[in-house]
Amino acid sequence: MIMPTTALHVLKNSPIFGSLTETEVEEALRCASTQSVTEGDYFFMQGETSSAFLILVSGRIKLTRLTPEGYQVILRFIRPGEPFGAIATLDVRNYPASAEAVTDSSAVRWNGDAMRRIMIRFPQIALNILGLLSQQFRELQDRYIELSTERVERRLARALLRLTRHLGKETPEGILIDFSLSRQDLAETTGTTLYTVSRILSRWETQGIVKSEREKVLITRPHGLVTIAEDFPSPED
Amino acid sequence: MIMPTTALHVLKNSPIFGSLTETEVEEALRCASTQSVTEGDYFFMQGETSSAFLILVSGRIKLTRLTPEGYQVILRFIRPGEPFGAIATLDVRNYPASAEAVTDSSAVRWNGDAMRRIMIRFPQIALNILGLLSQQFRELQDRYIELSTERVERRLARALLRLTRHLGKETPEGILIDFSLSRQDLAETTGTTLYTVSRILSRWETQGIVKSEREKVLITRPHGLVTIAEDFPSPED
DNA sequence: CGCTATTTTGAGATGGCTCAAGCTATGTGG
DNA sequence: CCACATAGCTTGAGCCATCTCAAAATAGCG
Repeated sequence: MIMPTTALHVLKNSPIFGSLTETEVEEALRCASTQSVTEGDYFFMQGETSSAFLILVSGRIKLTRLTPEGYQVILRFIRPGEPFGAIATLDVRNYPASAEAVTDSSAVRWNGDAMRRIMIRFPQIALNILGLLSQQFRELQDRYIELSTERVERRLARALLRLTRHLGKETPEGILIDFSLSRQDLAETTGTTLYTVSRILSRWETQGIVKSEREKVLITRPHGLVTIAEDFPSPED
Repeated sequence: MIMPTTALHVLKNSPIFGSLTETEVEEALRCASTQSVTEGDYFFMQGETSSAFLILVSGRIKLTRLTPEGYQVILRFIRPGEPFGAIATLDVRNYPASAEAVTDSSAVRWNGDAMRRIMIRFPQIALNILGLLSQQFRELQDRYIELSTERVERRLARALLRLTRHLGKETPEGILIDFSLSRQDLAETTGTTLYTVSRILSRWETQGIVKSEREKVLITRPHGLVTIAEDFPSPED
């Protein structure tokens, strides 16, 4: 299912292609293909050698990595407009992670050579990627430091706050993370187990901070999470 | 103490400037300054707003970050030829980390504007930075995943192996990490405490894998570390 | 309406942290 | 040149946050 109009619109507003004119984006799109994937399927799998650069047009995907010991780690969730697979294009020749569709998703796709040509034709694209990569690098550093210095509860609070900022949807009752997000998923984004996540969410639920169901988390009192994330003395103290 | 000859030589062989001709490197050096720093002092401190791009010419430095709770984390050690401070130039306007000289060190330094001009004048530089940043991004992801899935002993084994590859010096007795590296430093690179590092090193010493003294670690049997790092069945099993 | 995936909760185990104490090089001032 | 101070290191003991394992409750799905 190819939807060039949508793709054009998303790219024009993306951090990578946003600085090109509409005509230029169309030119770049001419050497791209479109890939659509249904929930649970993959855009690419960790270890594959093909090195394409993709930008998500619609849906939600998660980048995951599986360790030799069998642990899965979620590196990042991606929303429309964001690139993925860039590392494989720029550094090594195979994907260091898998890209799984969390909801039905579609993306535009350039192969490595096409992308290199685009970067030469439009040097600003390389600079945009550089800027975005720098930003993501810093965010990854933040999480790395969090992981090595903070307790699980605080890491979970921060992960949920990041998710709400990035992918949250306002509702009358609070902020909802608008796709399937299991306890296991949360465990894999915070470096803990689903049991610990479940216990913490239960506790928060009694404190009125969240309301969670099967694969859904609704944050009813975001400030409560901020308090936990930042260790400000709580109003009840 | 300015040593243009050395700087030129290091840059010509660095991953960033290695693809320029000698004349071009000289041109780039013309808008750079040199900064020398003695052991224990800093090239820049976390939070400073000045955003310079530096390449280490001689010495060893460590990039560290201090959390609001007072924990220090070592992000990376830098050797001559490697850039640092790039994130501040490319993304935000202040340094997310501090750069401390582990031995007396000197670096060449461009301010943000100069660096941006160089990237426009020599587009290959931006691409080189992009490639290096991608690589470092992937390495940081590796360590992130390690931190969230592996035990301390294995993390320490891997950290030491990385250090030997990056900064090790062959000696008759084994591979020595050739600068002051305390138990505390190792704890800060692996996300643990100096006590745990000390216990593990003691155990390894009885197993003949390492020989450690005050601020020195000598790896006498690297394969022993690999075994621990990769969980191959040990020969004694 | 039973099946299966997800979640909750309990109970017990444990890896690693914290705190405390003593030890040992290294360097320094008398 | 020695004695003392200091920074780094080791080791023990106790504790606790989190993991592991087990079992039951719940909820969507075919």
